[in-house]
Amino acid sequence: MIDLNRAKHVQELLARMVVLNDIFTYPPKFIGGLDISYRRSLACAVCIIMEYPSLKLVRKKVYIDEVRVPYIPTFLAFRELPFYITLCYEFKKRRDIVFLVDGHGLSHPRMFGIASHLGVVLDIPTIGVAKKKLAGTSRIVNGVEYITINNLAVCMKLQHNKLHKPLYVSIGHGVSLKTAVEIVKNTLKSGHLPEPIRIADKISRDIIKRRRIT
DNA sequence: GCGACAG
DNA sequence: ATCTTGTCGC
Repeated sequence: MIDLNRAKHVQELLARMVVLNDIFTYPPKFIGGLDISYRRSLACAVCIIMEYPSLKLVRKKVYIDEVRVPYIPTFLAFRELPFYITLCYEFKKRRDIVFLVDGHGLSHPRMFGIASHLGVVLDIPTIGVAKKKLAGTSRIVNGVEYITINNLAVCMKLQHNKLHKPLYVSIGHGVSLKTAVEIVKNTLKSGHLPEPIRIADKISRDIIKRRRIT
């Protein structure tokens, strides 16, 4: 079991290294998507890379391993980050790929959700894409709902279709909220999730489903 | 003390 | 997130 006080300290320390503006030139050449599916104690993580904005699939990476850490709200990164780092280490310091991470970025109690954590550790641009709110104050400006923390707009609630549930797009690392929303909007097709994450999710659950039970 | 709580 | 069947609706 992890030491939550130490984990908190790690988050608070690394949160100071988050960059709130674009560290790349828009538009990026590629857009990445990360997601994980589970079965018992086994986890299957998938990284998808697509051209932007054509969304043509150019890479697909899979990593399967035993999960070692339980899920504890606000500490998701300590459970899933090892998988994402394994998949994305080869992209360390690259500025032509922006990664969409399944979870929050700065819209986190200590302003350091998994998207920010991955971005800071590998020094790559990241955006948080979550299905539920986690932290912050809702403020509606011109009919748009923002999530603010310490009076800073860190997240925007996106209502794609009336049919689908809303998405919470947040700053991860090295991407402004404005650019993050622009990118996510350009990756939304018919589905609920942005294409890179939707495909990563589809592949990971398909793999974990047909995996032989040990 | 109470409620909230990504995946 | 996962477990878990059929079923109602765009």
